[in-house]
Amino acid sequence: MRNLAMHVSLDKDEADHVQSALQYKIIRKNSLVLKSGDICRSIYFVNKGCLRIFNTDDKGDEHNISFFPEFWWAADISSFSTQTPAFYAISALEHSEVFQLDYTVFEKLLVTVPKMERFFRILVQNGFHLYQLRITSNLSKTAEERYEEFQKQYPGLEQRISQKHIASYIGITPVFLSKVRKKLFG
Amino acid sequence: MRNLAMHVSLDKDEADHVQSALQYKIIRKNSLVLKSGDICRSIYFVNKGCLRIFNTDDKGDEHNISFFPEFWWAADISSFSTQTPAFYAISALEHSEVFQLDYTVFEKLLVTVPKMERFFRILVQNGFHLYQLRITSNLSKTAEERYEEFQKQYPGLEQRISQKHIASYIGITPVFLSKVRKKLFG
DNA sequence: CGCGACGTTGATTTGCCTCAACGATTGTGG
DNA sequence: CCACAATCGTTGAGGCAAATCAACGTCGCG
Repeated sequence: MRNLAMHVSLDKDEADHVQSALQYKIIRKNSLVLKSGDICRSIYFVNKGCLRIFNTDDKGDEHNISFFPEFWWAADISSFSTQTPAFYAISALEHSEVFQLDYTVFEKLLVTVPKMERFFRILVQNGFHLYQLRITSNLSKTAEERYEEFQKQYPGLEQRISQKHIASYIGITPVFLSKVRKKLFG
Repeated sequence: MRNLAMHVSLDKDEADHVQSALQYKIIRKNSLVLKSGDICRSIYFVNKGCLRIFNTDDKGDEHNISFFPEFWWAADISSFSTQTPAFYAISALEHSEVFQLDYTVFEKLLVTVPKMERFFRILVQNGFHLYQLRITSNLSKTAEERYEEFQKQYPGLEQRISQKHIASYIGITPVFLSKVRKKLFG
């Protein structure tokens, strides 16, 4: 899900079209970008900061599904691509700056810049792939292994976001993450 | 992922086109329909029997991601839609009969029967939705709750497939599933 | 018939959670 | 800008869910 262009090489004209479709936005830390149940009307290219996508269970506990630091595209892909209510919510973990692409504008862009079809296909594919990894690692790996996967997947991110969000991502309590970390490095 | 038509109503002519694109196939019990690493070149409408999609971890243990009993479409959607190597494998849990739709034929079908675009969109959307449910239920529910979810999702299937495959699906050992079942009904 | 895979059951172990207490860090209102 | 509150990360004690190991009866299949 990295990179604005994302394996789609655009000529000057196409790049201008895309550029003018994007809206620069500031997202304050902890503010909600997408509320669960609302329709995901935009996708967001993160230029600075970090967003997260998560769901809230019956008990009120939040579970982070992925993080979107710099140069990732953030969205509830399922909701965006079908314009139906989102299962997940999206919020900012840091003060963030994004380029927003609205669905209505995106549809027109698909006509003027057909290469965007490919761009979107890859976005969906990566979303799928990400889910697959989460499912299988939750089914077959220990907390320690999942923590190391997180470090590999998001280099440097552990210095920027709170332990409790990392714990939520790997599916354990912050208390237990603290013990895992202690065991791993002193 | 149910139903051949799947929310797409076709007229006589369109239905004929689709019909002639499908290939009837017998799949023997336990035979591999798709090998992990191969490209998923077809999707399969299950007319009789039951397929499963699963992955094999480093330790050699298999983890079932979903089942495809009658009237479901089976595929590694990610691999099929991008024609890249599959992460998962697909095999038959019972003697099965399917209608096979090859990617090359599918592409042509999209031209002659544009409604198939919608069909495929829904297929992908359902795949996404399924993954989301698995992730969140693995993160926030107990084995007992996940077992009941399985029963609701696949009515009657527990009578047809082995306990170990159900256990693999809900992410526990067959031994523990046996104890959960004992507790639930005598 | 006999072998191997399967499901069950009990005993034991382990991974992770809950609860509670404590400093450290962050956020907030005056 | 400070004072206080709230949240956070750490640590220890204790508990529970699920895994592992092992033994045994059953079933399907060659």
